[in-house]
Formats: sequence, C-alpha cells, structure tokens
Amino acid sequence: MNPDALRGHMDALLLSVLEREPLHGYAIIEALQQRSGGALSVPTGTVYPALRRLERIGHLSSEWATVGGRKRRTYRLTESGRRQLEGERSAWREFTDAIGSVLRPQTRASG
Amino acid sequence: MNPDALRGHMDALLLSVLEREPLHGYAIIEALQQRSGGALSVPTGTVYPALRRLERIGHLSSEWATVGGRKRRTYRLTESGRRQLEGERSAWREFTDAIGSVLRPQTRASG
DNA sequence: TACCTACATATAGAGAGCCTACATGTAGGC
DNA sequence: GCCTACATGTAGGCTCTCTATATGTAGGTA
Repeated sequence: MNPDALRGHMDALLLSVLEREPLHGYAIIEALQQRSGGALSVPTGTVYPALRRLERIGHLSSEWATVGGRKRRTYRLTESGRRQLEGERSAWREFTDAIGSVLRPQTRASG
Repeated sequence: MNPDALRGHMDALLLSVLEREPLHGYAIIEALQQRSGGALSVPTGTVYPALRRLERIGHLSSEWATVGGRKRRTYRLTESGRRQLEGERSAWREFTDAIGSVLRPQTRASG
C-alpha cells in the first residue's frame, strides 16, 4: 500500500474502528489490520500522533487504564467525532465516485 | 474535495485521461472536471508540476504545438506509462477494498 | 542472568506532494 | 482599455505519513 494513498483517509479509518467501542492505540492498529484483511499495516508513528490530533480537535477523548501491569490510553468517539465519521463516510463515497469515474477505461471519445 | 485525499492518486488520474489520446495540460484539467461530473477541480499548480514529474520518470512524453496562436505542450503516454496505469488501476481497487472494508459500519463485535 | 517476543506509548526529523499565490503571455469581445 | 478564456509555469508553504529511535512491562526460555 503506497503510504501517500492513505493521506486524508487516516481520520476516517481511526474514527471508524472506534465507532462500536473504545480502544487503545495498539488495539486500533490490530483492528485496522484485521478489518482490512491484512492490507493495512499502519505504523505506530502514524497512529499515535493521529489519535492525539483527533483528540486535540475534539473528535476523540481518552483516559488511561492499567491492564495486566501495562498502561493503556483508551480512546473513545465524542459526539463531534461521531458526526465527523458520518461526514467522512459520505466524503469517501464522493471521493471514490469521482476518482473511479476518471479511472474507468474509456476507449471512445464520446465523453 | 479535501486536497489531501487526492494524494497519491494524482498519477492515476493523469495517466487515465491520457490513455485514449494525447492532451495538453489545460485540456487535461477540463477532462478531469468533466469525467468526474464536476467533482474534481485540480489547480494548475498541481497539474503542471505533476505532468513534468511523470515525464521525468518516463511515464509521459511531450511536444510543443501552436494552435490558434497559443502554445501548447501536449503529453502522451509512453509504454512505461501504460504499464504504470495498469498498476495504478489494480492499486486503486486494492486501496478502495481495504479502506471500504474498514469504513463499513459494524454494529456487532463479531468481526 | 541474559535474551527474546509481545504488548504499549511516544517523539524527532525526513520526505513528498498538493495547494495558494503569483508571473507571463495570446486571442477575441465589448 | 478592460475583461474573459485559453495556456504554462514557479516559489514557498503546509500538513500528514513514515522511519527510526527511545522507553518500559510481562512472560518465556536457556
């Protein structure tokens, strides 16, 4: 997967995996990998800063927990984040429609 | 359209509109707009440098022409560009499959 | 003890490409 | 003279993603 392709879609991915339940960063990375059938291997250096950014702009909230002696920062969607996710989903549809309509092979010059 | 979303897909778009016939930059911009149903308004500051980059790496070739007193640089796909376009198309499918499978709403924790 | 893997978070700096803004010029209508 | 459409181009900025690195716990094993 070309790294640049993810640009601008990271937020949608993170928001989406957090939709049904709060998760911590490490679990989010695993969820992305599982849900994409192994196609998405997002490095920690991408995910952690992105989560902090989403928290800073109010789409996520977080709290620390200790499980099995290890510290976790668990993120959950805010109301703002939930609305944002809706927007991201329709933006995704528009995006794929637009790019898809250009990429579709056209052998005739009929427009 | 969020500018970042285009990241890494510009090459595919340019290669694709040049598939059936050579075009100059300005015509490429119009073609992108028309084919996408108005969704894609790519600024000249994006297209011209991108075309030069694609020429530099061998996916396009160009030649100057004068039409109606105006100078045009017309770009055409090279063999390498044609192969690249094939690759971009399958990469696009993999990309949308991966993101799509994550974005799809999941209400149960069974997945 | 030493070492390894899995789990878990975080930051600094690099790299790349898309965008804004600007510069330049022709053709044609009013 | 002024405007719009046509046509190409560059400089600099911005932002995000990635690589590389640092830190630490828990548990297995030799």
